[in-house]
Amino acid sequence: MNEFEMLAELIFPDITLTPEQCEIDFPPRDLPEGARVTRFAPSPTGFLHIGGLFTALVNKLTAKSTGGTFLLRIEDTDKKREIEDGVSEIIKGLTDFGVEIDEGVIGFNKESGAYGPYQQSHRKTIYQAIAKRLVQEGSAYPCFCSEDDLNELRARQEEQNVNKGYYGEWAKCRDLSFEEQKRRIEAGEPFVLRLRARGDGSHRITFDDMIKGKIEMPENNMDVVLLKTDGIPTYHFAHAVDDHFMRTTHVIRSDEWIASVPLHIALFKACGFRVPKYAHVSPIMKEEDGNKRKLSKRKDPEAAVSFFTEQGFPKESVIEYLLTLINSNFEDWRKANPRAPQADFPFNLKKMSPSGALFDLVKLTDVSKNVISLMTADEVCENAVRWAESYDPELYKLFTENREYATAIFSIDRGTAKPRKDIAKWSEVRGYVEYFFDEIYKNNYVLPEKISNKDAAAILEEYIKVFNFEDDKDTWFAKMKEICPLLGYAANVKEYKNDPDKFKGHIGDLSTVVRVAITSRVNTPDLHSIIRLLGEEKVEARLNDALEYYRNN
RNA sequence: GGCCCGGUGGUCAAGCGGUUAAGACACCGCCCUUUCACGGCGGUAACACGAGUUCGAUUCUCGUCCGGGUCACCA
Repeated sequence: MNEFEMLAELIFPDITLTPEQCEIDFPPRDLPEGARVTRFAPSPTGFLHIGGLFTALVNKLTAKSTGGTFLLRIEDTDKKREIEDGVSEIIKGLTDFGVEIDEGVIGFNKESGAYGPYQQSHRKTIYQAIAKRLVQEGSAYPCFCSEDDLNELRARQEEQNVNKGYYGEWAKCRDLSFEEQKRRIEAGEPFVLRLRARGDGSHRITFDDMIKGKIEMPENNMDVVLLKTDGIPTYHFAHAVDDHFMRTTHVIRSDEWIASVPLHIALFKACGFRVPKYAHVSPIMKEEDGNKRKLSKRKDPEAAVSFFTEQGFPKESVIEYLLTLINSNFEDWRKANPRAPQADFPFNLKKMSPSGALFDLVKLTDVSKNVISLMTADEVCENAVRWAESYDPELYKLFTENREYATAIFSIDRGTAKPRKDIAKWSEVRGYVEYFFDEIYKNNYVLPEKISNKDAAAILEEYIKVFNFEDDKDTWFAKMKEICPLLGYAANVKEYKNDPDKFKGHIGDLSTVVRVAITSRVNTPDLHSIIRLLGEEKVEARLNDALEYYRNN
């Protein structure tokens, strides 16, 4: 046994697992040529971030479009930052938006797949097996520097204006004698395990990022920490061993990791692993005071995916919007295939933008209106009910007790070639259906400025005279036209436009008055359908109430 | 500060040596229309700046500026 081997035994006396055994336990995957294995690897430190969903989606799409597999790994190596329901938050966030995983953590202490454990806190021996080998080979060494030592080191580097970090001459523990290492370990001194970096900071390496393109950077020369004092790996080390033994082919992660790629490449090489392909996605930003910044969990409610479920954006809408950011040709594809399932979109990693997009709630709203406009009345109703169940109990009660009526409401003007786009999110449904339910209806007889209350009263008087609930749509509307001349209004818009001075207004103004009288809104779907649905009694009551209001105000 | 990434209308973005510099959202106008919508048509609006390379640069190179990231026993 040489000194490195003795050191390894000293540090890891109980580790019998070997890298060779790991290779056998986690063999290369039997997948078709070109299939990509991707992973989403969040830490359970809080709710799922919209940027996390975005990254997860890209991973999922990459795997799916190549017939590969998409796995979920939990990076819980920092118990200080971990929150209690972290794992379930992530899983819930993912499933709420239909980003299903093929393999990995599927619940609290539950996982599926042959490459686990998928939770880093359960993989300690695997990390240590590799770490032990690194020590045996002289590629890793124990470092006894305390936090104070490190702070002091940093201060001196700051002073001398040199690159900060534990490297080269600054790496005090790098060349400790075996005797000293032995003595201090046996004395129970705490230590971390560091990489003995072979790289030279003045050499440059290049790698190909699948999104950003060719990137050139200085070679890694930092003796980074591999194992913390408690024997738990740092992100970097865990990344190398996990992604190797999980047989990840494509590491697709957030932008902020780019700077550590040289280190990661060095790590893979030190371990004798094949380096995976990298793709770094730009984070979703937000505009503030003219500057872009990352969406912040603290400041921006829309940073959490739960914001969208609370607001009642359908999951398809959120994904659809994310897809517009993911691939620039998505909108073209959608235009050509308006009703195709999102899963049919031919995703291409190369079509991702290298720059970060600002999150655009207005665009999401538009996308969502389109998505909802294509749903059937049943689907709309079902979704609205499910949303209301959690966020609007009163509405939930109304809908479940009057399910058919509710569906009929959503049927108005739906399923046509040019469906309306009134609803962008389920929280808007209440406002949309309010006037159908006396229980929640509040009248509000505000008219456009050009129509006075006096005019409205006159219109309503005439309208009530001719109103007959049984009229079909054509008859109903013909009557509406008939009363126009009586009141000085044009029966059609063209007539009015030809000679505006001849009229007080046109049929549209009449419709508006009747619409407001019945629904308290200037914007509703087809009025005749609404009248039929409301029923004779309700309509007449509302007409009379409104008339009385206009007479008295 | 070192290293890295990015910078086309307000936003998302095509284009990647020669284009009237696409398209979508938003905004405005018109048309259609029985209102409300939907839809259609049109409009306002952009290559960060400065050098170079070139017959010619939004496209290539360099510099500047701006924005972002990273320099932890956090991921």
